[in-house]
Amino acid sequence: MRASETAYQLLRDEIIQWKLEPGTPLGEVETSLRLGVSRTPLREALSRLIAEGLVRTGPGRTAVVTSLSRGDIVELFELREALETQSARLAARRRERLVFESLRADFLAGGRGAGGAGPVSAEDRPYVLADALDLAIDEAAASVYLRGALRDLRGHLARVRRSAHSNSERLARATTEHVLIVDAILAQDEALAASATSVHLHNSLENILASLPEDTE
Amino acid sequence: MRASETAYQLLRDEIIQWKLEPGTPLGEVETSLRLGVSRTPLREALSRLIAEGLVRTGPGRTAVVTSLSRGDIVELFELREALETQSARLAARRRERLVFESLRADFLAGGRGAGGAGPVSAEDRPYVLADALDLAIDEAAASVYLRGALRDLRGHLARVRRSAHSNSERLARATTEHVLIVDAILAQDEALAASATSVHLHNSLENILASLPEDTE
DNA sequence: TGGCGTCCGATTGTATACAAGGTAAAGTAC
DNA sequence: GTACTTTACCTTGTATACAATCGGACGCCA
Repeated sequence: MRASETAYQLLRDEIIQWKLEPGTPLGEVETSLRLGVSRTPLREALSRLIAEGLVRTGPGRTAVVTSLSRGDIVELFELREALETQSARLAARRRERLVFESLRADFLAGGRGAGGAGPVSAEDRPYVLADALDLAIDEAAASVYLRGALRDLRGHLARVRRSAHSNSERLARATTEHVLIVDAILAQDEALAASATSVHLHNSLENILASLPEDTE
Repeated sequence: MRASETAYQLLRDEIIQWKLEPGTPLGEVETSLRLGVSRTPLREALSRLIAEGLVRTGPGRTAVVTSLSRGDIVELFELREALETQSARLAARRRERLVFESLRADFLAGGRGAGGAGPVSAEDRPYVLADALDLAIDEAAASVYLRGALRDLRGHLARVRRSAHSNSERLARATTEHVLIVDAILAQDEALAASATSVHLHNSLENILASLPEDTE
């Protein structure tokens, strides 16, 4: 694999998994030594991360890991609502019956049967299923531009998930909401698919904000 | 100015103004010589353009200017609808009375008074005004993530504009639609702002597709 | 004592040299 | 004649050396 790609993947994972906390400076020499690549491919990796929004250029041209305050999360969900309601609308328009019927069965079965490859811990199962739905809707969107915007969004959302955890009550309600979205897509009801997605995202955001520590980060 | 920034601006302008047609290969050595920068900053410029979607990596790791077929334009407008309806919604929620009242007056005056800095040709005036509205809505969106996605989108749309021209009838109708959007924002009617934007984009897309040459590019 | 200027250090920005990979063309064998 | 293999060139990928710019600290002068 190319060194620039390696550096990109490593840094991206470290940022998403909070091994690199917001505000961490990413000096080129230091980081390139740490990752075992030279400065040139590292700079390419940093460029991609900056374009993606996970890294920003701080004072003095230094690269630092972007922060993720409550306000950021709210704004992130404003973008998410825009993209996912549209995706859901398009998914309903171009319904792929098999995919979504399979998903619906998985949700109702509580996650058993989803992600057949490898065992999934009971704790992660709801997330795996939710990711599967996100992925199916992304695919159904079919627009390369929409998908590109969604791809970047997913990285930020993975970071949010690491900083906020759901309780079991929320997970149960989320499943209900997910099933409604899938049903709307299967019924080719664009308006309902969009509305159901919007509702789901509002509830999800509310839960996240409530579970967040008080300090504004 | 930094060489990488120079190269980025030059290439971006050339692509948007169709001086570099879709499919044009951008060999690193050739392009760096042509622009008068070395390969390293050029690669950084290409990275940014690839992230933005104006350049893609073709077979054999070569960078080529992305195509812009009818299908691409349709997909682009699917993203645009997602982003701009949401922006309009947020603009209505956070209404900035002065900005939009000023815009409304400009639209009704047919563009006189807009873009006070420098003379604007009569041909470009409608576009300048439409851009001013886009900008105001982008600003009002206030979400950095939404704005980031919109920023990339604008580059692609500028390319589309170069390949399709509006007739005077369409321009008149577009102005009516713009005024409706502004009015909805001023009335803080989120739903109407979103719907009016959606209608406007559908009409705009239809006009563009109709004015496009038959061949699928 | 406070403010300003200069110098030193470190960091990023750029250029170039070298390595590796891939593609195309040419030649040979079937 | 066609298909496959091999070779050579061209392209991109990486590393390192050098230049320039920014920040900070120290010292001097008011």
